Amino acid sequence: MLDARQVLTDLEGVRAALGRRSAEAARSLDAVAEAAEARRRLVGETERLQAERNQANQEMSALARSPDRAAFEARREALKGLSERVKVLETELAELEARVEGLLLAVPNVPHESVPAGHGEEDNVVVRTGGERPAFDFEPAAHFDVGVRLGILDFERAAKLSGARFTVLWGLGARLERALVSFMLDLHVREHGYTEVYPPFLVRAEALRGTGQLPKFEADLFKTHRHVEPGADPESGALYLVPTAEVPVTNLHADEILDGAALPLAYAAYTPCFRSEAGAHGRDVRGLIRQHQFDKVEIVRFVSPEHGAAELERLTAHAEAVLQRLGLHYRVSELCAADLGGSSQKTYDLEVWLPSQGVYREISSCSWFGDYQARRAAIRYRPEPKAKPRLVHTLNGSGLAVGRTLVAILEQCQRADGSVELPAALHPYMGVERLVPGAAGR
RNA sequence: GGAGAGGUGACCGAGUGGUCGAAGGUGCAUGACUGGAAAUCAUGUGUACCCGUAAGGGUACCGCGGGUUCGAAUCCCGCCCACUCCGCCA
Repeated sequence: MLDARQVLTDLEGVRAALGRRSAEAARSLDAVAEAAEARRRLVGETERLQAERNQANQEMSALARSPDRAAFEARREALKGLSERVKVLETELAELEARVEGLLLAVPNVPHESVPAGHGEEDNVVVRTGGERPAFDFEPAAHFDVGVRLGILDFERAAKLSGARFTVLWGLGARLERALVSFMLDLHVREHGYTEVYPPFLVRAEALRGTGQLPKFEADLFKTHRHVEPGADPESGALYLVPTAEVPVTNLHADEILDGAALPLAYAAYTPCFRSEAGAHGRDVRGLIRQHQFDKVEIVRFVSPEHGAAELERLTAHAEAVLQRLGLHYRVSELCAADLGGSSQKTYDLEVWLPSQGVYREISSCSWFGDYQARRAAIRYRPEPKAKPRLVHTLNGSGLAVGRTLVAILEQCQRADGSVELPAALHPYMGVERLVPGAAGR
């Protein structure tokens, strides 16, 4: 969420910055500014009357103790009107404040000044590449063909159970999924200094509002409900399945004032992620790329504002290290202003090479949110004892999306005979070095 | 599912319808004491918003929302949340 006061004091500046994202985003500011200005005026008026009432009540307190009942009664009658007016203004003000908040919640973050301009995905800037692009003396197969032939991926039985966009993993495939999770967590926890967290997978709407998924992206979420007696509110107790560990982990510190000396805080969490992928009909229908349920290890950092930029580089390097240890070919691209996620002010995507398609696909998104999430979730820190609380900066990145990592391994490490040579880093977790057709699925 | 007791400041914890932003304590900060520290003593320590260049002034906030009242942390109603015991359950 943007700072309402900044919108008022620097409307043109904020509008211009948001305009780099989209014209629509820039336009969304107008209603905010109008409502915020109206609110400011009403606050002044309301507070003046409240002060008047408070002073009158002080006098009433004295009158109540004096023997002059007539004076007390008369004054009391006179004050009824004042109280009524205060109440009316307070009601109006509350409505206006809710309106400002509601409008502001829908405004995306301002792109950082260092973010390249652009109109869409095609304007993202490739920053660097990593690993070697594997060479094949045969036509590399798609991961779903590799996986089905190995007997480790089963889309048909998953569809029987749950419909499209779900997968059953068998045998060494299931073990590989688990191995990847352990490998990634171990790397971040033992070598990168992250604290491992295991959060709830179901969260309240407030948590999703804190990180920015709500109110705008409800359609992308799976929402649960509890059994309620007829007539009871069906919304009562409703919870959402987490679309990413970012939500529960970032909101761990919602409504808290952190000790400045404790920053930066760094958390790594494995969770499954659930996304309804509304609006993605027909895209990536085959294979593991786009699923309703997938595993991800997420890394999250809470930092002081002055370190935000450097922290994004650090976090990105931590995510990148996973690809490097696995020996996978990838590239890092910086998203242009138009392609940025709504809450982010600067993002690097890690994209892994998929030889069957000859393209790079997103496998991690590392974002610096500035104080956008911190303001929504009220995550602050005290720089020094006694100092005024300030909003932290939050960052997070996939480290990595496990399903897509498995895809990349099946594709980049495949051999002509249909087997897959596993990265050395996974051997201790797997107990085997290769996935062989006819043996892997059992 | 049954029964019960609660939600107050960074934290713990008192609170009679008016002088309560709220006792007391912890923690923290500054000063005194000390060779230094501990202990002790003194003083100071909430958040947000509005006006103001500033100094400063004002308003709101005792889970949330409504009601009663000239006036609500305190009374009434609804909701939300978390806790205890029993039962059930991995």
